[in-house]
Amino acid sequence: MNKKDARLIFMGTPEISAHVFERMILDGYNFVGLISQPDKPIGRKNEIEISPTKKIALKYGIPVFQPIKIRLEFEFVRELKPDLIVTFAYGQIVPQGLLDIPTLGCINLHGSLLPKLRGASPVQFALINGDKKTGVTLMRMLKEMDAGEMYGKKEVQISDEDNATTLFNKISLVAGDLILELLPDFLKGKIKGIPQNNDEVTFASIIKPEQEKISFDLSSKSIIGWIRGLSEKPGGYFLLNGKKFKVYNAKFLDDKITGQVGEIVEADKNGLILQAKDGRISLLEIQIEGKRKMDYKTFVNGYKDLKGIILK
RNA sequence: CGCGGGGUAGAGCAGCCUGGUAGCUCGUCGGGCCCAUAACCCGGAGGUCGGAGGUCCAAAUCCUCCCCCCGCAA
Repeated sequence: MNKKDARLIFMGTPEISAHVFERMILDGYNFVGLISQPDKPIGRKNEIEISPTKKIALKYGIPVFQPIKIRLEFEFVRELKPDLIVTFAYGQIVPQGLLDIPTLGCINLHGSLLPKLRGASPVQFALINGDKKTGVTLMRMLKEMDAGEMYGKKEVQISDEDNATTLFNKISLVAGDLILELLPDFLKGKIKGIPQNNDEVTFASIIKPEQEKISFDLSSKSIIGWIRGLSEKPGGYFLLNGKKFKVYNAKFLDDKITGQVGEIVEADKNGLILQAKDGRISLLEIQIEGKRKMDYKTFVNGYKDLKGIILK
């Protein structure tokens, strides 16, 4: 099948997904529909947020479908007579009944080098784990999450400066490269899937809100991993005098112990230093509940008597 | 009407409860010290205290309404 003949459906929701979607459209693929998460009221004013992929679909006149629960509501897909569904960061588990509809099945772009980091938060966990590289994998969708045979991968290097936001952007970019590279041959049946090695499987489960509070039981390296993995959204935090104290960026300073675990041991122009159980962490960009995000110097300038405070 | 914090000099904050000539730190500008400096010392500029009404002899401060920012919840 040639790319212009194939009837495709895209499934995806956030910004990173929208970029890939638009690149495929511009590359000449024929989309007969987009399925994204419903538009939800968001923020303090309950304004309706239109999903980024939906904006793209509207821009190119592609029909949009936003089932509340795809598990219960997918029969409409049959009428679209899709040959293939391409998924990237949709946000719901796709039921077997839907996987069976397209003549060529469903394929997924997953933000890790499978079989590593199967699950909902692969990008975040690459950072949390302190990995030096990660990537994106194009794979067949099965009922078992992220377990299908693989058609190709691309690696992404993780720099010390990366956080979840920047890493998502990198992954979005190579995800677009990968799908555009492989899809023509895939449609012609020229690509053979490779099964995943079950011995190498690891998981990256969804991050729950309570996990955003970072524990001092963790090593300093691990704390920094969580900070990076949760930044910019939603932001990992400690408690400072009972208030959320989000840390968006931090670096390992040294392995000295100069105070209690959780204590702010230095707070001046030279650094905002936090004691972890096995070393000290230099906090660089922070935000206290109710205030704006700011760099440590600015924060230290206005917030007096920080030194000696124990974070929880 | 979802809950809560906040809007005071370019930046971050104090002052508000208990009205009475607007303050701290950083930055900035000028000068000094120094081999030198992001360090130190001296001096200066810079604010309709988010906006509109009201109370009062007098409002950043008390009352009412509005705008904006942020955290949470959904």
